[in-house]
Amino acid sequence: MFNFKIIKRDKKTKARLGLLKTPHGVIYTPNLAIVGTKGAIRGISFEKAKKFGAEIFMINTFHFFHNERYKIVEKFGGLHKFLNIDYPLMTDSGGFQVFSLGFGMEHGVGKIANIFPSENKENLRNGSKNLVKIYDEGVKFISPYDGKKLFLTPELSIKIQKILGADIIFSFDECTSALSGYDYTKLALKRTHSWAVRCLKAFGNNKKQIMFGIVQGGEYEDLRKESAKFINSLPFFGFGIGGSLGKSKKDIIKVLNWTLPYLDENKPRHLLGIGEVDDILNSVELGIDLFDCVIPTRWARHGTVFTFKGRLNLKSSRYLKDRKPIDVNCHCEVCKKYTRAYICHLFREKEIYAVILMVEHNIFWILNLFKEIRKAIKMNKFLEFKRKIMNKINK
RNA sequence: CCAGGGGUGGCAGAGUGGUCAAUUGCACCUGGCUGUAAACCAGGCGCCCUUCGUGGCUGCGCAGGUUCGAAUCCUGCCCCCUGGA
Repeated sequence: MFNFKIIKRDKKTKARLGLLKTPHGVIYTPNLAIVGTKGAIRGISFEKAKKFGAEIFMINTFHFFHNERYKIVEKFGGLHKFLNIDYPLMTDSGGFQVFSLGFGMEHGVGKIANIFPSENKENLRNGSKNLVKIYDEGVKFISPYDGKKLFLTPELSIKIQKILGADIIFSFDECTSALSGYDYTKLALKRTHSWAVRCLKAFGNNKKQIMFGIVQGGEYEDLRKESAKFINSLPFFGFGIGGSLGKSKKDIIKVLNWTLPYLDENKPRHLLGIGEVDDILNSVELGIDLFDCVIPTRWARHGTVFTFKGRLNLKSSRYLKDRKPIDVNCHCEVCKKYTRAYICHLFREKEIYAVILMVEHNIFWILNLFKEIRKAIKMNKFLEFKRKIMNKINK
């Protein structure tokens, strides 16, 4: 029912073209899972995203756990039936919320900390709160939605993910913060490893789903290598590379260089949560097959769109007179039909349609990027393609 | 005409002798966002200064006045709202 095959390897880089078969369809890699955390993509239908080339979608266990909504989903027979779609799905384990509601919130940082002594910290979300307590047994959460006390364990995450019934599920991990030091990251890594073993045990002999084990280790070379070796030694179908990816974009590359050589190259590698254009290109070059990212939809909601000349902040009033489409080189319906001026106007007037148009464009645009990445690998021209795009988007 | 209420920065609306260049919201400007606490968050928002400061100037309807000091008190004027003849 499940199969992953590498169809083509780029001659000059480690980029590869793959084919991942699932009971709900085929995914050509490299590819991007479109994020629909709570069972919907914010601003666009699954069908439309599928039409644009999306081949797999990512939904989150935590968001169906905190309100016990997974019990409703169970009555419907799983997410595919509940959402009434028959596309390949993946579920995150809830491990990211260990970070985002925990140290992420406390430290006021994201997956890539972006903190340097020289940079101001004004733009960081205010920290200090921490709704998470982590134990070897599992994680205590205070729900950010209603304050309810929750306890999520590896076994419960897998149990819920089985009920949700996505094709691909992830092991329950602890995503660490770039501001946690070496000793803590090491401790967390040990815990994530033992959770990985427990997840596999809870997963059992499951023929309907496959599980990806998550590599952690923060920005530390020895921990990343140790983690890659350990997760690779377990019978996971594929890998997720997660956690803090350091303090800058360059650190992502470092982490991947430490990690990927220790992972079975015949298994799929999913880089969790990454999705800015340059990061995608750098990661594909090093052998990443799958991504998922909230950026296409979140940026759209916040007024930012992708273009081949870099991101465009369409909320600025300077676009009110701009008759060009969002991206003159984009072939999406939004770019064929609407001007920046119109979309800018709608956004500034808080018309929801502005977000819908921007989401449509961003999803189309990023999926198109992946199509072109695949094409480039096929033609052994990935490096040229990457350089071309990088030159354009870097101002 | 009489009685009462009121005129504050683009708008709404606090403040009623010093801590006020003036709370707050909206609007506006600039950033940020990477396994979705996020249609969100942070900062800025009178003018001037190649010195960005316990800096200078102007400022709460208009004109005067009291006071060491006025958006705040007094006098006159203008305008708006409500009720009455």
